[in-house]
Amino acid sequence: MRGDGSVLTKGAQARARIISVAETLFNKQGFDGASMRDIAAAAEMQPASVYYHFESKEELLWAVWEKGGLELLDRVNDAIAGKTDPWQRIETACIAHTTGLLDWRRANQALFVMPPWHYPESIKTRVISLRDEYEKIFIGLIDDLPLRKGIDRRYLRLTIIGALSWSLFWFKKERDTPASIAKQILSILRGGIDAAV
Amino acid sequence: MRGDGSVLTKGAQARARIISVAETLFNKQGFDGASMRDIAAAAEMQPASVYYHFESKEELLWAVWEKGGLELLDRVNDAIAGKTDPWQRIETACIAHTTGLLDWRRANQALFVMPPWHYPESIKTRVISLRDEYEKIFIGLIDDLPLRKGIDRRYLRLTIIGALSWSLFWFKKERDTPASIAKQILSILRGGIDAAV
DNA sequence: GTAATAATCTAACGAACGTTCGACAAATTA
DNA sequence: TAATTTGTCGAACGTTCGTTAGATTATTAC
Repeated sequence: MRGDGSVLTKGAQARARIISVAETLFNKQGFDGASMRDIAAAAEMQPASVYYHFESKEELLWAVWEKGGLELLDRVNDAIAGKTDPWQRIETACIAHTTGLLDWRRANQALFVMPPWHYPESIKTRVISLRDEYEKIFIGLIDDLPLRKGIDRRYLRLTIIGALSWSLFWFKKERDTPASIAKQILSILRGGIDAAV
Repeated sequence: MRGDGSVLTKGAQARARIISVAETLFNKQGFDGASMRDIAAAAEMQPASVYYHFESKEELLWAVWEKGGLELLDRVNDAIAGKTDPWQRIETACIAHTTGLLDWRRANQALFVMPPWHYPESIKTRVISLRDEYEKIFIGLIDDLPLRKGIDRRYLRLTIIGALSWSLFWFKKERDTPASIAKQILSILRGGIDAAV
């Protein structure tokens, strides 16, 4: 705690503000579409000042990515913290995942979810390791599920995460809610779809 | 047919060559990352010559998109043409879809699948209408399936396409094949996963 | 109060970008 | 063969980009 009552230094505040506006602009206009000048203007400073806090545009991208990833990680972990029933745990996690993507921090949608195909190796590895850590949650949750014989747990995980995350591309807030999407998808998966089975 | 035995005019050949190299470069480096100079060099011509065939970079993008979309459309339609059993039809279509994305025209992966969030309205509407036409195939196939009571066919379609398409982000050709991915995912969905159901 | 450090500023550099212009060559048509 | 269209070219225009250098102001430490 500082003398004026604030908890962050001026520098840390500026850093957070830059990450926040960059988050918004990267998502709205894409990484290439959002210039450092745009970001600086939105953060109400000069372009050069941004470089006092981040040494390059790519490092700023990573900061945005990391913030979004850790937030989603926390969100899902918090959601399942109290539950014990395996099916309830996975449903809660799915709802948190979908809500986090669709509602909560819209800015991180494309960034956290999309693979950084066109970005430099240094960032790619960091993003992938963050994603891996995130997927570990689901690996654990799915391990605890009592499944039909013959179900490949890896395919199941990829199916769940894929189906949920794909909602990024068709979600319309007038029609669906993140929670209902997660519930419906999980229910389809859980019970199967074939009338004859 | 022309005098020299070729079936295309010189212009049409050049156009096709440009689309082909642009397809590759857009996918490898992204739309912004691939410059008109890169594309022209790969097509073995001067940048200015590209503008004789396409009036802008965005129109070239659309041409790439359209080619990939129509090819995938044809691929899926051809695959289901002979089949009559509803489950066999959807499985065949899923395999064709996944194979088309993962194997066949790698260049169109991100382009056809990803929403053109950051692209101008004129292109966005054309891409969306192409995607809609493609999804109509799956709407028809799913309408014909004998499903358990209470299954929402729209959610089911989005789940199937989402789970399959998400494989773009984790597919490793050393480990999976497009056909096995499609089969496994469909089998999970068909029978359900809960041991108790 | 004074020195040191942290943060922001103005100004600009060099490179890359999409695109255009006008001349020139190749192919087609009459 | 002459006229016309089709396709390609070299050269450049104007703009925007990420980034940097150096001066200047605010904040902190002694």
